[in-house]
Amino acid sequence: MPTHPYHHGSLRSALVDAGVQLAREGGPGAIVLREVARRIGVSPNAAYRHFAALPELSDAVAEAALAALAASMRRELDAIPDRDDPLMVLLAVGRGYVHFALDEPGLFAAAFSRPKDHIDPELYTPDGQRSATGLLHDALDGLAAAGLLVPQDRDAAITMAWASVHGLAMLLLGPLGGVAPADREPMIDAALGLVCRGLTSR
Amino acid sequence: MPTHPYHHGSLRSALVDAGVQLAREGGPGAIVLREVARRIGVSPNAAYRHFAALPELSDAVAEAALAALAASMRRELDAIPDRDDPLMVLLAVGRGYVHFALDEPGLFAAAFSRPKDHIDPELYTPDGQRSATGLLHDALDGLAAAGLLVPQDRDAAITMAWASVHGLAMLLLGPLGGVAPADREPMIDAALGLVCRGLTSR
DNA sequence: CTTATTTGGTTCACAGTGTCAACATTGTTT
DNA sequence: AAACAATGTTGACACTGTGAACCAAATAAG
Repeated sequence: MPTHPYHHGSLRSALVDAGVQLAREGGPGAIVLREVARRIGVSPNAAYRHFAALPELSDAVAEAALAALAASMRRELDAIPDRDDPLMVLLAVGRGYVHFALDEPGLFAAAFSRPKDHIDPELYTPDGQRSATGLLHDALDGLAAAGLLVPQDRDAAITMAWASVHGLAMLLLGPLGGVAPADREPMIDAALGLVCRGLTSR
Repeated sequence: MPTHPYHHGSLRSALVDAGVQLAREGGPGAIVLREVARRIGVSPNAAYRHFAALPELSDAVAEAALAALAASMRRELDAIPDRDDPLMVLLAVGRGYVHFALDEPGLFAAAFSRPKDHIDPELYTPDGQRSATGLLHDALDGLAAAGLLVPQDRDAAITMAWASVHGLAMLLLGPLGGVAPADREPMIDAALGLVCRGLTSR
């Protein structure tokens, strides 16, 4: 009897899983087709029955990474005491974003490594959960509903909040990667605090 | 007589120049050693007399890209009417940053593609000019000098301003890449306006 | 002015990659 | 049972980064 059947059964998801694992270990550049196949114990070209080429696998990995990012944000949301305080919610969303980037730098990089040409980002992950973008929208709508954000600033605020948090994550992983982990948390809170102040002032 | 002498004379800078060109055309991933050598008309391994390996060349290209970024910011600074208005200066610095990213996406990506472990980023480019970081510091110091920013917020403000602008650039090149160019300029101004408001409020 | 030595460029070779074409095996439909 | 489609495999090719050995030219030592 063969160790495993000729047909894997769910090769596609196995490929994505292995790709995710590689991305975790070494970023988007580490996701290499032959290694993925090797880890699953399948021939190099088997992947071509499920993905037209490597970039397509990378896209799938990026999608999974984005879902993981959203999960991290949701986790941070669940940890705050008062879910009705819109400022706390916004801060939690931001922390979840940055923390995911710091905890899973490879996945985070993979999530944004592929050029995507959708005009507007998805509000839901493929599994039906609220996406990172969706959670951010919700947080800012909460702010607006509480009268802390003038509605006409909503769109600019979304862009700005996203940009701030995304940039902060990038900087902490890149040029600011040298700051001691102990100094990081206060830095994150201070930066996010400034964002909130900016969004909610007049 | 040979078409070109055995010794190139300034191969190192030629390699970097070719690398920069490749990065402009296809981002950091497009800078490939053999192609660089091919374009200069030199053997593939010639580069190894000037760089220990490919990543080292990439670092040199990134350095050049950062200098180009600073130049773009300086250019935008030169275009504003009143250089003594600290808010205008800050906005110009931000616009220079984002505009460079949009005009030279490949170079911009290359500039930040290499993991650098300096604790604090350089304030000057190798050619003695003020670097992007330096220009940002100057802008925020001007804000503080004008009493528009409380000094104790300076460090967080630097982080925040940099993160916002960097994130905005990344988003416009990535998930928000689909917005029409006509809508982009107002978007940039609105976002940067929010940052300024946030930094200068309270 | 020779002669040694260092610097810079070349050639050959190798392992590893993405991808294509042709083939083999299995599950599904008729 | 036979045709068919879906899925995995094999072999091959062009391309990459990099090491080792070699060679040409500039420079230093005698």
